[in-house]
Amino acid sequence: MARTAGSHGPKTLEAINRAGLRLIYEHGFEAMSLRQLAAEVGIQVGSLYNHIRTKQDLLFGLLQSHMETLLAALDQALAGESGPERRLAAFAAFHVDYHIVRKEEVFICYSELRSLTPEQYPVIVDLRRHYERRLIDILEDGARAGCFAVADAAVTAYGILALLTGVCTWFRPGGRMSAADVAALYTDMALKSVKI
Amino acid sequence: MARTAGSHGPKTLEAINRAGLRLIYEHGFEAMSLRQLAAEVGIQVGSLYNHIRTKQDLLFGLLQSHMETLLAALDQALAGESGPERRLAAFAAFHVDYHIVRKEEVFICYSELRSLTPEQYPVIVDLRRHYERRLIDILEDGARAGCFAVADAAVTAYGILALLTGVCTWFRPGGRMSAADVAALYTDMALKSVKI
Amino acid sequence: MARTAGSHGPKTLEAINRAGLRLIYEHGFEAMSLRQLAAEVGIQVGSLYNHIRTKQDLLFGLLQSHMETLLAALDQALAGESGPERRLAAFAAFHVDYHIVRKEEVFICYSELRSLTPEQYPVIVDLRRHYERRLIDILEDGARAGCFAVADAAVTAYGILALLTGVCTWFRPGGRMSAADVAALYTDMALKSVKI
Amino acid sequence: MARTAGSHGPKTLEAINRAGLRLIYEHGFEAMSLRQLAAEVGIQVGSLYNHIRTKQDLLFGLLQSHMETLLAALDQALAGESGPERRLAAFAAFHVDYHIVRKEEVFICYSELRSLTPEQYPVIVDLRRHYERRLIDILEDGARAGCFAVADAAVTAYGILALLTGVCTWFRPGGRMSAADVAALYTDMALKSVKI
DNA sequence: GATGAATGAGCATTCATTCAT
DNA sequence: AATGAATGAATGCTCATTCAT
Repeated sequence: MARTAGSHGPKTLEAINRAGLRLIYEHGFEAMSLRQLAAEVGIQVGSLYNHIRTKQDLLFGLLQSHMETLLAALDQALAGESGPERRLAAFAAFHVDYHIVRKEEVFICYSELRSLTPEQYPVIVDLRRHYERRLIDILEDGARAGCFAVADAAVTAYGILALLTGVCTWFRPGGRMSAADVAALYTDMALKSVKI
Repeated sequence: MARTAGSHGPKTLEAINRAGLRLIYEHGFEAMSLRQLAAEVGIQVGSLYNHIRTKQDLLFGLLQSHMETLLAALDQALAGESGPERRLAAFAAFHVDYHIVRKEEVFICYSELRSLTPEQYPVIVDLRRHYERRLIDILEDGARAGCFAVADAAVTAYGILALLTGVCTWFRPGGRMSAADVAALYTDMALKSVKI
Repeated sequence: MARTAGSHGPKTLEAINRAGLRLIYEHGFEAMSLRQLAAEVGIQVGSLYNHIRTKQDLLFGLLQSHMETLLAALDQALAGESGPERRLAAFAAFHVDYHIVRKEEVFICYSELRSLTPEQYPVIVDLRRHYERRLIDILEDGARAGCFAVADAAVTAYGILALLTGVCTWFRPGGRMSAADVAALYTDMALKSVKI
Repeated sequence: MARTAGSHGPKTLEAINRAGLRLIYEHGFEAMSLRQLAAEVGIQVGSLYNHIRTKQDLLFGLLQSHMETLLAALDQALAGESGPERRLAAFAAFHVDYHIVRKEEVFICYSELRSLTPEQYPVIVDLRRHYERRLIDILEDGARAGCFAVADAAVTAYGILALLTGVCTWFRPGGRMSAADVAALYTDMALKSVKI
């Protein structure tokens, strides 16, 4: 009796990715079992292997596609903005917003780096470096233009990124502040932190 | 042939804690096996159970003793300081410094919260809240005194904590900046981020 | 995209048999997977079942058709020969030659008997007995005619068969001796082994 | 509840080896499952791993210790014999006898060579070559002494070995001939096969 | 005749934990 | 306090086979 209702083809892969993301976020990659995943998707364990090559590859695919989507979204967000201050504000607002909306992806992309193989690891870290580079560039431009006080652009960027990223560990929708409020507050803090 | 070198008495527990910390930091709690741990310590797996009750308890003990040490150290660091600005600076400098020196403990205390049982979890989270509370108090004092611009003391505190904590994911001794340099830079950024 | 090159019609079955033979010879029946086989043939696993009923049947078919071909070839080789000595020599030369040329079939026919079902097993073993019978008859004729010294025709036949069959485990074309050299040497040894 | 009655320490390893040998002989290495093996021994599957490193290593250990025992036994059997004819007769009688008594070890040592890893394979094959070398030496000595007709000592040796080894595929105790009868018959055939 | 996705059983191996010695 | 052997459950993965398309 092959083929259960409602689970054919690429929809299954989508479902696997969605459920995989949630389970890794919730329990961690090591702690998530393919049995859990299969149950969530509504198929047998063995059937997973019609869609993924290994558990390891599932993780890598998730991280890679997250990083690529993130980078593309950032570039779009920065597209219209010019001037270091406006660009920094746009970066901060975008980052907070994205990290609230996609907190699962963002979280596992930080926490599961160590679960990658030696081959996969540098690929993701490199994509991350591209992302960080955008912020470092903004800070360096601002420093040259004399509008930011930046002792070390990279270290400052890591600080700002950490400040903005923290949001995905504590923010819960429906709390005291809206996502927009938080974005505004943190954008303000980020800007002030590099003020002359 | 009982008793291999280096494994007698209370020293063994110490060795277990030290090795456990390192292994959890490196591979994550779920991914670390007691077999690895025993091998690292130089005893057989079964012997671990003369020193710990369960794997779970090992984790809890590590996190709990870390949080208690951290809190005590913070109180000592803030002891002589008065005035919101000086207290905030002292907090920031202490936090960065501690998070560089004890990065393993700090890291697993963030990343392995989810591996705790429902009974253990609130104990650690509560200790953490005490730590955060110190910073929130400083910010609220500063806001009341009119020297800090703080829209929401808790959210601002989370931001500053994230900014300062980030250090333990990227700092490597021997890099471009010394620990003291980084502490100074991040203290400055933290102070400016709440400037009026 | 149905139908990849090289996989239409009855040619596919041929390709399956050829690849199956090679894979069983190389890895053993149990160790060969239908996935490997399908990949070798250039079709999907499911498609195999348009040509074979089960993996088990593939093995049986291979062994059965091998044994039938072998028997027919033997009868042809013995056709013109008369007299125990000439018939024994003809048998030995044929056996060595065939076992060099078709060593895969021969090998799996010995080694995979145990992978047959209780229904299939006696069919193949019976065909084998027919083959052995030819040699036993020659030996008994020779004994009766007083030209062979044979204590027990069956046991002697098993010995000669083993001697001649061994060739398929070590013979490599291009070695010190040609196939014809080996056939001559072993024929000679077989004849001498039953000399009065 | 650790430790079931009757299964402690090195006795368990012995039991594993004994049962492993039987199961590999019966079903082949690939087809034997560690579940079967554990059941046979009367322990849980996981407990096997207190005694063997992997399934693969079990096979290797069996083959290696068989070959070493075989070699030692051969040397002992040849110890007192001198002269090519007497030595060949001693070799043949020993070989047949050993291959009847230890047919399981002998059989799997032939049939499971292909299940060895690339590292294990040459170790066993090398031991085998040492064994074959003993026979080749005898034949070469005999040829030099003018008492054997040997066109190619190695190829002749392979033939004789095959002739003698065959016994382990068909001999059943209690049949028409005793082990001693078969040994005598095959020793005679082997000697005659190289007669001048 | 071929495909791709499914099934369910099975595999070798690892794990935390227990306990007689 | 340490060992070594046991347990039983779990893990990631593979397999022969089925079948709607």
